Amino acid sequence: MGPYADMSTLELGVMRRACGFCSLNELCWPIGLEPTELERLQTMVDKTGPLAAGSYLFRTGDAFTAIYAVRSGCIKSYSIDAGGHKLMHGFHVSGEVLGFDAVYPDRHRCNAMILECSSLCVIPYRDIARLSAEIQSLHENVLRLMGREFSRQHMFAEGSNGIQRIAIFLLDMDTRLHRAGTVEHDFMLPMIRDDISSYLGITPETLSRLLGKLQKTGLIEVDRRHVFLTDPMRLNQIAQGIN
Amino acid sequence: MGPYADMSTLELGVMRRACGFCSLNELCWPIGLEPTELERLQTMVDKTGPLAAGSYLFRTGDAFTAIYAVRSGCIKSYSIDAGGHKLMHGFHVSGEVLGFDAVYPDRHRCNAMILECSSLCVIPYRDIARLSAEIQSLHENVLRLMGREFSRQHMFAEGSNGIQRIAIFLLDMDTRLHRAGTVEHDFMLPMIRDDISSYLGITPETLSRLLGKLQKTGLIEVDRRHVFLTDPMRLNQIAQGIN
DNA sequence: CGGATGCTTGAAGCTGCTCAAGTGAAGTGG
DNA sequence: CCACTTCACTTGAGCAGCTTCAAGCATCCG
Repeated sequence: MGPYADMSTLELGVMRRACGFCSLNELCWPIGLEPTELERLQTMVDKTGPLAAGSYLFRTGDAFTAIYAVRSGCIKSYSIDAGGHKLMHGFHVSGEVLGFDAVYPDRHRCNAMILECSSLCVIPYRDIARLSAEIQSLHENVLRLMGREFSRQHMFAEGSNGIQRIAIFLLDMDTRLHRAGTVEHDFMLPMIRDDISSYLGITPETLSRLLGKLQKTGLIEVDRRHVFLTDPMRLNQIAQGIN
Repeated sequence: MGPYADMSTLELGVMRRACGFCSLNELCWPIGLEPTELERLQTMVDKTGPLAAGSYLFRTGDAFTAIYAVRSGCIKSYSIDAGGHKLMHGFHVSGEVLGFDAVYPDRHRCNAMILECSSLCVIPYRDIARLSAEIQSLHENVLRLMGREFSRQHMFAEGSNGIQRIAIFLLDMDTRLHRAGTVEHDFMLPMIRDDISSYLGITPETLSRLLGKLQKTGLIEVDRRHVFLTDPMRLNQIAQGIN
């Protein structure tokens, strides 16, 4: 076995490990692509270097050119409505995908702003569309990935209560950040209160008060962006509207 | 030209006219499919006869087998959360598509109940997935169609106010029912108040009061399910949160 | 150090909810 | 055909949750 064979195996291994933490792995790796197909897919994906907090990945009205997978960091997506009010669409942490918002009108309908210094994979839409036309399993995985991203939106329709929404949000961030590699029930929020409150559809004041209430009742501990879920069980009951 | 040539032309014409009012036409007709491809697509689509009000098209947990296009009638989709509360996902009128909710987990995540006696086109998912793998433009159109269906969900995140949400809802129903063939600004709601209120995230009592308020201020006229938009301009301002 | 930003806290007011009763239309059965 | 039930909707009164406006802290950063 020559050195090149080893190299190739190694590189494949690195790729798989790198993508192992990434939602997009459902797109490329575990669906049983042939090695040649995997290689073709890999050549399409650009790895974009660290992007500074405060910069924009894309803005409302930008042409739809690619979908993005977050390798590290966090990105918020939001739009400004006719009345000038900010509307948070969501947050995207390590291992998650964004950009599908532009599939229909072919233009992005929100701004994607980097919250924490982030590294991304960029998958040009044309390329992936062309390749999925050839590989049916890839086509289906694109659909599924898109479906999963959109399904997130139903989550907050459930919470009528402010405190219920907060509980849902905290538990959601916990599982997602844990999946991204942090300690369970103990995490740093990547966004400021204002972003959270507009995401939850409440005022920052109410958010502050309700977080204080959760802390006083011993369900969580909060210090600025640091959150520790003291009693995830009870928090989960609140999230489900029990009691 | 023999009789069969005439027949074929006629049938194609009928098909095109029938699909001309249908959202799915973006899927099959106007994207420039070859006649042979169009024929293949047509053989996949089952036209399902009139379904009685109160019956179910699919239920939560059902396997994902097909997507549906409404030819006439109206269907509501809703789910029941852990606490037993009903959560309306949306309404689907003539010319619209439903069923994409099941793309990701491969099972439907809501119930689809017929509100008015409805006729549907049934497009088996396996078939369309197989065909879109061959025809790239079809693949893209499936994505776009899906994106458009999901984009509807952002609409109500905007309305913070109850009356704003109602205004958005009324204007939305107006345009959609108008597209389906009714007189503009004058329509019959296909659903009961309870469905509307849970769709808007308010109580039926509040809905009743706010509809009364809109009528008193001369913006609309309501009588049970019949709605007439007296002043669509002002209604639109309210929908946008102006004033 | 001083300003800016992000967060918290307080008081008053309004929106929408809950509970409860009442109306009106449509269908049911004797 | 008419009382009776049912269902959909409306109306009222009181209350809770959330918002608004305003001020006060704390932390970060030049």
